[in-house]
Amino acid sequence: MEHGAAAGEEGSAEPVLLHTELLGRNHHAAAASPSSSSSSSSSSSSSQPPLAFSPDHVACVCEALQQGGNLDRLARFLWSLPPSDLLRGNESLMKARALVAFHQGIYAELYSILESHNFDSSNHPLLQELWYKARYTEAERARGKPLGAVDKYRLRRKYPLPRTIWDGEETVYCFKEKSRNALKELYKQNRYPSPAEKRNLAKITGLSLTQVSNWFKNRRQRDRNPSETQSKRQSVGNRSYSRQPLRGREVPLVQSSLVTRCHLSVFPKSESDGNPSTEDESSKGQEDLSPHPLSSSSDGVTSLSLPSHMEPVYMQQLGNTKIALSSSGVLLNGNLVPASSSPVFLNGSSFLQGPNGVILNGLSVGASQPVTLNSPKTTSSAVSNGVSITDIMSSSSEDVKDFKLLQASVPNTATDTFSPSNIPVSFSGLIPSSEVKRESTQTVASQDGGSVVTFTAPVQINQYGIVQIPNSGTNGQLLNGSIGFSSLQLPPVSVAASQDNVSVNSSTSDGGTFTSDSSTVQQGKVFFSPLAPSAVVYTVPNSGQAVGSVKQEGLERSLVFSQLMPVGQNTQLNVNMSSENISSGGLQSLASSLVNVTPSHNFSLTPPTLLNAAELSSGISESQSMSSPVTSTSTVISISNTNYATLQNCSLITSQDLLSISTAQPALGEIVFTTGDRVSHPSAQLQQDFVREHRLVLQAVPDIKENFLPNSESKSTGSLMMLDSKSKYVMSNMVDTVCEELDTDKKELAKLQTVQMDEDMQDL
DNA sequence: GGTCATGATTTATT
DNA sequence: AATAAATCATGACC
Repeated sequence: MEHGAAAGEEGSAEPVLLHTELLGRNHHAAAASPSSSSSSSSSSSSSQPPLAFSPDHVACVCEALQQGGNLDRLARFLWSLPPSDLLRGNESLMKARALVAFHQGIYAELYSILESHNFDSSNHPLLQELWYKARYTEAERARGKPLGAVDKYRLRRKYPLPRTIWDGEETVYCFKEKSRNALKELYKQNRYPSPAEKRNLAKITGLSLTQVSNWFKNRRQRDRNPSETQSKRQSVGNRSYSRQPLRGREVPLVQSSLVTRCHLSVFPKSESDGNPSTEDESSKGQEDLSPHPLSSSSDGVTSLSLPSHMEPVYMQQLGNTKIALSSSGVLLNGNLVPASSSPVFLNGSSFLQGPNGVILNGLSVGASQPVTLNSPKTTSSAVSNGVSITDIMSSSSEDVKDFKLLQASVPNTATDTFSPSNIPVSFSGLIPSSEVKRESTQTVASQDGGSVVTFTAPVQINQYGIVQIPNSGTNGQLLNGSIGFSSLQLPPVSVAASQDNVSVNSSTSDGGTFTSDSSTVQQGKVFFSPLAPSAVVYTVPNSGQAVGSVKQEGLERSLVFSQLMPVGQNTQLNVNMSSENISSGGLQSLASSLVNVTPSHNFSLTPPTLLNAAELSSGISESQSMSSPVTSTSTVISISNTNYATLQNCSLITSQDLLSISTAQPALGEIVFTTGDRVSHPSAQLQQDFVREHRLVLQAVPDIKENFLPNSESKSTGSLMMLDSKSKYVMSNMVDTVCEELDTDKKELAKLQTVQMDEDMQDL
């Protein structure tokens, strides 16, 4: 909805120049020594040219500071920003301002901000909370004593949430009106829905299966003896009050209830609140976010609407490897942070988020500088691996709002890579020389309510390969919930060939096709381009062990990747795919991810695909259903069949090395990207399509530092990943870096600078 | 199926 | 207007 506008602006926004003074004061370090990521804040030059910050960068910093709870610092940072039209409308910035205003007790300003800007739904919970808290606080101050429930209730009535931070969706006891309507609809038809129907309904409504079941139970019971219940109640007080008023559309008060009652929901797994049990059972996460569109009751079941609501959030963890995505805010790197807002985080500390949900990645190069930011907000988000994305991404239409990416790798050649501007991000480097070989054929299929995803793969990748699988765009893909991933195969031959590129397409419906294109430029790379919104890619640095376990999780909506890891020289690739079903209609999205690791060369590709590094032997495993023996050792992949998951709820996987990714909503489109040179793909077309709802792409950055490999640290100081076979670049966790860096705003800014990045890169 | 806990809302009273 | 009490509604749980 509204965000569109904002996003658009940002996309085109150009870097903002900060005042020199500020920079000099705060950011000198950055310019000074590119290479030193760590802490060379000491440098002092005050004479530096203005730094260029893109609104995205600013947004990232804001998010990071917010996340870190450094409101004072955030306030300072905001202060330092030059008034700029470019920043106007920047959601992260607006949110940051609101937070600061709240923090400082400048409520009038807070209200003004909240009322004057349409915030993305992902930020609504947080902002609503601010709104009410501010009202309560004001009242308390005025009165001099704490407010009671009734007082708060009155205030909520008196100061209904502005539409800018409320979707207008009534919520009663945590259930959205739409969900209720959907439940009622089905109830009319069938008071005793089958498990399948319940499940379907759960998907539609974003509620858990348990909730749906409870609802039906309660409903039947209450319908059964209304007299009893009601008479009892009514009789007591003969009052005839009607609650209609509030429930009606007029006042959003209800929302408040949500807030209070469901506040926990913000965090996916939170406990108490609602129903713990529920969580387990069904999907994890829907509760609060429930970004999912529901079909309106009237519509019936099927429709999904997606757009606006989705809130993508991701979390990722590497070292230990957990990744969690949550809609609301969560975090990563091992730490989960309850985020109030919906930003995303990476690595524990830094995260970037765009209003719409974009994320960036931070790469750090060398020591630990975060390297990139992508245009988060820009509408389209593309991911690429080092390739020119532009081609692909052209689609940046507004639709893309929700898409987020995380990226972590930087290519060597990257000089060009960072362009804050419109182009999302690119990673350039693919790895030329690594070889990947894998042979295994496996199939994975999962089925969920009907959707099936199958992945078949005899895959082999040969040298250097990057594999790309283009995939059908969302459009093409599935209907009915079933998705097929056709098999991917890479002919061994091609692989062998060394430099040929192979591209594989997976067509959703039918068997996949596999083609090798000579067209592709790069040497022997293989690309997979499929990916649905929720593709994940990650790499793991590793050392050498084999990994191997696969894990699956049955969660409906989540995908889990279990360990990845490779070891030694082997790289792994994992591909995940998930299909999603959406309500009856069936939407699906795929998610695929790959992972590979190579000791020395790693890549991470964004979204859709992954790549691998050089020699690897990757294993592919599949999850549910079929059993396919897997030959190779270590890869793991899990797929959940069920639908998509909401990010929010996604939970993590406990095991250390697992990653769980839940896909967010179904996406309509898929993402395709190419790597390397423009590769001609069919995908090009797709790209456009892909726009719509892709949501997630994650990339993991390996976190070596803490979790993963001890060695890694030693090897490269802080850096996490290496890209390029040459091992020039290393990526580090963004987050960590970022956060810390933030300490000094200076540093942050500096880091952000593109220039430096480039320099660093080169240096490396 | 029954019951509980909690929150929301309204009414009555101070 | 503030406070207290009564009721209602709803979701969760046993």
